[in-house]
Amino acid sequence: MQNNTIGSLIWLRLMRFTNQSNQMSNAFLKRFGLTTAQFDALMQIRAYQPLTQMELAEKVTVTQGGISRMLERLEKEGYIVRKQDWKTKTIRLTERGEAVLELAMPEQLAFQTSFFEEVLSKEEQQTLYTLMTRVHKHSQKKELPHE
Amino acid sequence: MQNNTIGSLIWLRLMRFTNQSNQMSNAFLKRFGLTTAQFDALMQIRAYQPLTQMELAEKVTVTQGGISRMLERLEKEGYIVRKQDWKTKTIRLTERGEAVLELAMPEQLAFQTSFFEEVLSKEEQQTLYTLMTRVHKHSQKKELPHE
DNA sequence: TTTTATAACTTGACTAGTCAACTGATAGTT
DNA sequence: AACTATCAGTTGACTAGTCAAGTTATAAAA
Repeated sequence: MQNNTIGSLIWLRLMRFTNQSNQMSNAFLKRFGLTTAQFDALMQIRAYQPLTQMELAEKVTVTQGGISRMLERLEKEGYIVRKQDWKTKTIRLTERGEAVLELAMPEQLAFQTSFFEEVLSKEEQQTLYTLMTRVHKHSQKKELPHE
Repeated sequence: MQNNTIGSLIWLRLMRFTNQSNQMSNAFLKRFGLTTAQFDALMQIRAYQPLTQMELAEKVTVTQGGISRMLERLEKEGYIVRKQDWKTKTIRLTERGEAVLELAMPEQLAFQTSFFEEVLSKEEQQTLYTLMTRVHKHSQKKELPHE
C-alpha cells in the first residue's frame, strides 16, 4: 500500500497551505472586523454588483444556504443591502461596505501577495498561476454536469 | 484601487480549487463513512504512529481543541485508540482503522491524483509541487515564532 | 509530603458552514 | 380568476471547527 503519488503530494501541500494561510489571513483581517470569506465576498460584490445571491454563491463556492447566512451577517453589519427585485434579490455594497474595502483591500492584497512574492520570481508566479488555473478549470468540469 | 496582483490571483485560484475539490472529496469519501479531514488524519496516524495529539494537531493544521474533538469521533467509530501514556496520550490505528484505510486509500489517492494527472504532464506536476512546497515552507516561517 | 508549576488534553460557548425541507414570487395553464 | 410549476431565498437541525478557561498527570521545590 503506497501513499505518495505526485498528485497526492501536491494535494496535501495545497490543503495545508490554504488551510494555514487562511487562518493567518483571518487573524490579519481581524482588525477590520472581517473574515477572509467575508472579504472575498465583498470583493466579488464590488466587482460584479448588482448581482443575485445565486451568482455570488457560485463565485465564492458556498451553497445557497451558506450565502443566505453570510449575507445576513454582512447586511447586519451594514456592508451590503439586498433588495427584492423581480424574482431575485440583488446585492450591492453600501457606502460603509465600500469604505471598509477601501481600507482593508490594499493591506489584504499585499498580505496575500507576500506569500508568493517573497519566495518566487515573477516568472515562477506566472507559471504557478497558469498551472493552477488549468487544474482549477479542469476540476470544475469534473463536477456532475448540473442541469 | 486595483485588485489583481499576480499573487492575489494565485491566492484566489488556490482557495477556490481547494474549497471545491475538498467538497468533492467529501462526497467521494462518503461511501466509506469518512470525511476528507478524517481520511487525512488517519493517513498521518498510519504514517507516524504512535504519536501524541499535539503532534497530530500540528501535522493536520488544526488546534488542540479541534484535534481532541476529531479524535473523539474517530475513537467512537473505532478507527483509533488513545491511551494515556506517561503525560501524553498516544494514538494508534485499530484493526478497523487499518481496514477502512486499506479500502479507501487506493480510491482516494486515485481521486486526488486525477485532479492533476488529467491536465498536467509529469514535468508540470513536478514543477507545481516544487513551487507549492517553497510557498508552503515559506508561509510556515511567517507564523509568529510560537513560544 | 504538601505546594506549586507546567504540559497535554478536554470542554463550554460560539461561529460558519452543510443539507434538505419549506416559503414566497412570478409565470404559464385551464 | 384559480391551479400548478418553478425558481430564488430562508430556515431548522446538524457538523466540524475555533478560542480560552478548566482538568488531569507528572515533576520540582519547600
